[in-house]
Order: sequence, then C-alpha cells, then structure tokens
Amino acid sequence: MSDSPPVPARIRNIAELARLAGVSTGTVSRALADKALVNKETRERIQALARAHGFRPNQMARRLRIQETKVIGVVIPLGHEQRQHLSDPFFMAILGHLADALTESGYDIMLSRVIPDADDWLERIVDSGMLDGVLLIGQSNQFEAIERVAQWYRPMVVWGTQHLDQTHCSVGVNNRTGGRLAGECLIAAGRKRLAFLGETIAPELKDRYLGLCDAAAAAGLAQPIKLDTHLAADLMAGDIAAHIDRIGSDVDGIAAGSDLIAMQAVRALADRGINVPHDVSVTGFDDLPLAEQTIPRLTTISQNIPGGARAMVTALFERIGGADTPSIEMAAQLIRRDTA
Amino acid sequence: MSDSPPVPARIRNIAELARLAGVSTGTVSRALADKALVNKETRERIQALARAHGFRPNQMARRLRIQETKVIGVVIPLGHEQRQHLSDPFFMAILGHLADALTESGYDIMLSRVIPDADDWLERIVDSGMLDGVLLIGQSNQFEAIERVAQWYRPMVVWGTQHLDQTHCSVGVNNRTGGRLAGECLIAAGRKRLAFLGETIAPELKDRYLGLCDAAAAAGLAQPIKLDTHLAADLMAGDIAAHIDRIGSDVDGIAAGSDLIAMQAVRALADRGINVPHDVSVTGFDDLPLAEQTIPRLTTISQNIPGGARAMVTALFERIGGADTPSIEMAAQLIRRDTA
DNA sequence: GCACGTCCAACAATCGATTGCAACAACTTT
DNA sequence: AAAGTTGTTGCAATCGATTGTTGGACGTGC
Repeated sequence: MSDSPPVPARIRNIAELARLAGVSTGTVSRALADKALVNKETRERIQALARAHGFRPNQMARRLRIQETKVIGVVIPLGHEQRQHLSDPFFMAILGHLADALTESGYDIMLSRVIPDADDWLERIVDSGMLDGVLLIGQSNQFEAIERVAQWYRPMVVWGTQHLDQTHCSVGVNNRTGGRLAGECLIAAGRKRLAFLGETIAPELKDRYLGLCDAAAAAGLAQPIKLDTHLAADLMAGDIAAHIDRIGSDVDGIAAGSDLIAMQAVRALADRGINVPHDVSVTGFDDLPLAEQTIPRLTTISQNIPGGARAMVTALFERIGGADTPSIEMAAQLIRRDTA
Repeated sequence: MSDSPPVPARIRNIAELARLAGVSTGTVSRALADKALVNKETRERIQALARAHGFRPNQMARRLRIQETKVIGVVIPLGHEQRQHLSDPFFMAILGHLADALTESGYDIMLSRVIPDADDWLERIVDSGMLDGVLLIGQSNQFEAIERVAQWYRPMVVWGTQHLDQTHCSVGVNNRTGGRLAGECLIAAGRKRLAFLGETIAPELKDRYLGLCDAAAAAGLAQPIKLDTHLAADLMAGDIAAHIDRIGSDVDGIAAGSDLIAMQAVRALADRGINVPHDVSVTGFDDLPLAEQTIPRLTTISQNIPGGARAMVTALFERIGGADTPSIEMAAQLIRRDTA
C-alpha cells in the first residue's frame, strides 16, 4: 500500500541501537525501560530511534537475565484417555477463564496438552526454566506424579478433587457432594433404577459416582450401575448408544459424568423415541454454557467454573509470591432445568 | 509418602553439575545432549549424575543461544468485540486441532488473547524473540496490521477469508460461497423472507452475509435483512431474543453467522413456540462438533476445521523453513441436518 | 626417536539483554 | 580553593546454556 520506508535498517539488538545512538548498551537498556537514571533528552532520543527502526528488545534474553518469565504453563494431562481431545468443552471453558485472568495480569500462557508417557513429564515442564508457575487442569490418573513435584515446587495449582493429606494445592468442587445432589434430584423425581454414565478412572468422575451411590443408599435404592464410556467425544457417542440399547428400560434415571455425556445421552434417547424427562431423567455435571442451550435444557451440577478459575489464578499468584496457600473446595450446586 | 531422599542437593545449572563431575561445562552440555564427542563412559556418568539430582538444563538459556524457541504463538485478536470470550467454541475447536498438530511436532504453544489497543500489538508479539512462528485465528478488523507485519515477517499463517492482493498467507473457507450455500438451502426449503443473524464487522461474517444476498438475488428475492448481535455469548442471547420478538413472522428463513448464533436462535424460537424447521428454517455456520448434538441437529456450513488446522500448521512449518507458501481456500460444504 | 593421526576435554566466545559500581563533569557549600 | 553533592554515562559481570577452536595424551608407523 504505502511505499514509504518505515524500516530504514533492521536492528537486531540493543548493541546496534547503542552504536547508532552513540551511547553504551547499558544506557539504551535503561532508556527503553524508561528509567529516570538517564537524561530525559537522551532517553527520548533513544526511544524515538527505537521506534523509527521498529526495534523491540529480545524477551528471551531479558527473561533469562531477570529470572522471571511472566509465563504461566497451563497443562492438561491426558493420562487416562489419550484420545481425549483438547477441544473438550470443559477444558476449553476453564481455559478461557484462566486466559482472561492471566492476560489481565500481564502473564502469557504456555499451553501443554500432555500424554504422560515418561514418568517425569511434570518435572520436565516445571523446571524447564520457562515458567513462573503451572496450572494443571485435572489430575487425571497422575496423583503420584503431582504429589512428587509438589514436594519441592510451590507455584503450582491443580484443578480437581481434594484428597486427604495431599501436599499440592487444589481448587475444585466436592465431586462426591455433587454426585449426591444429582442422585437426590433423580430420586426426588421418582426415579428408582439409577445409572452412572462415564469413565471412572479419573478421581473426579469416580467421586461423582460414589456420591450417586451415597444418595441411592440413603434412599434405600439398589446401587446404581456404572456404564463406562470413552472420554473422546467421537468415541463417546457410540458407547452411549450401545449402553442405552442394552439397558433398555432397566434404567429410569441417568446421572451423567459430565454435561457432554448428558447431551449425548439425551440425544441417543431422543433418537430412540424415549422422552426426557418424561420417560427417563438425566442430569449432567459441570454446568457448561451449552447446558443452557440444548433442547431440553440440561439439569446439571454447577462447578462454578469462572469462580474456580479466578481462585486458581489468585492462589497461584500468592504462591509465586512465596505464600503457601491451602486447597479450596467449592460447593457443588444443583441447577434445575428441564432434563430432571 | 516415601522418605527416601531422591534429591541430595538441588543443582541449578550445568556449571554446578560440571564441578560435581569434575569436568567443564562444555563437556556437561555435550554429555547431556548425548553427543559422541565425549567419551561414552564420562557421558553416561554425567547423565546418571544429572538424573540422580533431577537436573534439567534451562530451556530459556538454551533457546537464547540456539536462536530457536520451538514455540509457536497462537493468537486470537479480539478487535471487533472486546467482550468476546476466549471460550467461544469455534476458537476452541480450532485451537484444539492446532494444539494436537503442534505438540506432535514437538512445538510448544504460547496462547495470546489480544485486544488490539496499541496499533503495534502484532509487531510486539512477532518480535518478542520468543516465537518461531505465529498462527492467527481470525483477522478480526485488523487487516491493515496483519498486512503490515506480513511484509517482513514470514512465519505467520492466518485463519480467515482470503482477500485479493493480500500479502499474508491465509487458510480458510470461501465464506461468500458458504453464505450462498446457506441461502440456497433456505430457498430450496421454500423460504422467501430471509435474514442474516450476526455481527458483520469481521470480514468473515460480512462475506457470509454477502453470499446470502447473492443467493437471494439469484432467486429473485428481496435482499435479506441483517440483524446484528454481540459476539460475546452472554450478550448474544439477549440480542437474538430481542430480534426475534421484533421481526415476528416477517422472517421465515434465518442464516446465522455461526453455529453458536444458530443454536441460540433455535432456542429463542422454541421458547416462543415457533417450531424449527416447521415454521422457520435456520442454518448455522462452522459445523462445530456440537452442531450434531443439539436437538434438533443444526443444518450448517462446514468449515472443515480439522483439515484447516492441519493446513495452517503445514504451511507454517514450510514458512519457518523459508518457503513462501500461497494462501489456501477450502470449499465450503452444506451439511444438511434437521433445522433447514 | 620423531612425525603424525585420533580421541577427548578444556577454554573462551556467544546469544541479547540487565544492573551494580565506578568515573567524571558540573554545581554547591564552606 | 578544597570538599562534597548531584546527575549522567560507561564498564563489566551476570543469567545459563552451546559450540568452534585449541591442545594434551596416547598410540602407531617409519
């Protein structure tokens, strides 16, 4: 478009700029950092020169020297289910809120989707020297690895269930209570033959199932059956359809392990002419934005994802500052909509 | 748990390890890189020592020296709509596929959600010195800024519409054709009073609207009306509901700017007792995974997100290698489901 | 015994910044 | 005029790696 040359000669480092300005590199560095230590005139002269040549100091070098990277690692461990895709809506929802909170505070985000093959995967991330802190979304089946690292690495916060005697700092809802709430909701709707739909290798999902069992036991019902599914969205659909074909009308209340699973279940039931909630009640878990947009709207257990994300970031910053924050457990909450 | 001390003394850099091993830092560096230049015995001795102390070389320093970061920036410019949230399902879907492709190739991902306030936002990202390349998801209203940078910065690929005479490398569907397909689908269903639902500041959405107009003109229909909405999910719902209340039955065919908008429209129509597709036909755009899971399933225009993401990554790698790849335009495809 | 090649490790420069300290000029104070 | 301040700038060390070059030890061939 414009053929005015705004870039007379590309400058690669402060040394070249220093030569051009006839000063030392130290002065250039201070000038660009706008330090009062250098004369206002030379300062502005150097800044103008930098602008004219489109020069910006190399962040890699700066951060190496400063020993502060202003980068937070957001890590999604996919231990239990390698095929699970990063685009899982739950990951994405929480990632979005984390990104908002972190960028507001001037931090960059390094995103890692890790399949824990080597057992030192977390150590490798944590002392790469590129991160000021780490946020883990879900502990998957990697409790041991996380605990091991938490012994000596402070600035790390994990989304997930809180265990007894854990060293690491976690933020999450009480999944067992959440599962119980879902169960109570189904039971209140008059359902008696309950099932849990979801893979229970990850501790979060397992706790939800146990909560459902608690509710059933309290109401004197038989123990809910457990129907495993893949976590990858594409495989999940087939699993769910197969389960529903198999169990037929043996089940009248389904507590799904996540909203995504619940959506697919409602979909599969609808395909078979089974009406939700008339014939079968279904509850989700997570309260993703899309739970409100399905038809019928999902009754689900809220994880308060925005609040949780904020809490993770706050705790992480305190830990970067040297504090030793406790784990946070948020209250699960039943969101009653149309499916149960 | 275990009280065996696996970490006798924390080692911070290769110099300390070198002292411990009684060799020079150069030897340690080469030993850890497993170079044949150092004697096999000392090499293994040093590697064992590093393992025992849990030492891993600082990546920041390494990358500074190597002048290669193995980090790709994935940038989401939010120029037109600051409130738009990162958790927008379209962003997340494509981000997921990009993440898969990049991690497979050994690259890390630096995620930036940018609100282009300063006009050199892209320059700042691009020569931070921390990135080997940049992927932009959507060009928002930042065409000028992107072109300016593309003049001198090669390793950058942009998701979005292809303009005439653009310098930068883009990958995306032909949005105008896509819009036309949507229009033709509505018209084929006998709809005559068409509307486009979505914000048309971003060029992608604008092209979709123009395509819809093309179809209407070809069929001799009146020009479709344009109904603006916010792009932020929470504000969008209100806008859409208001539009639908206002236009009433003046419209019998809605081409939505995205699947998300279409979902909300279907939802709002259902709330008012208007049946889709019986009373009103609706088409989406993107073909997100969730388009298949709504009830009724969305009829939509496929963007082939997985293929597009792969194409972006492939093009980027070629550009990092020095090649000068052309833009890629993919064919839009109508996916006929239940809503139109 | 001397020249030569091979193997291995040390030395030192380099990547591109930041920053404590010293140096020096120009004023003030006494 | 000597001593002390104040304001600017330069020098050089530092962050933690990588890598080209140098050189010593050793073995071999004549």
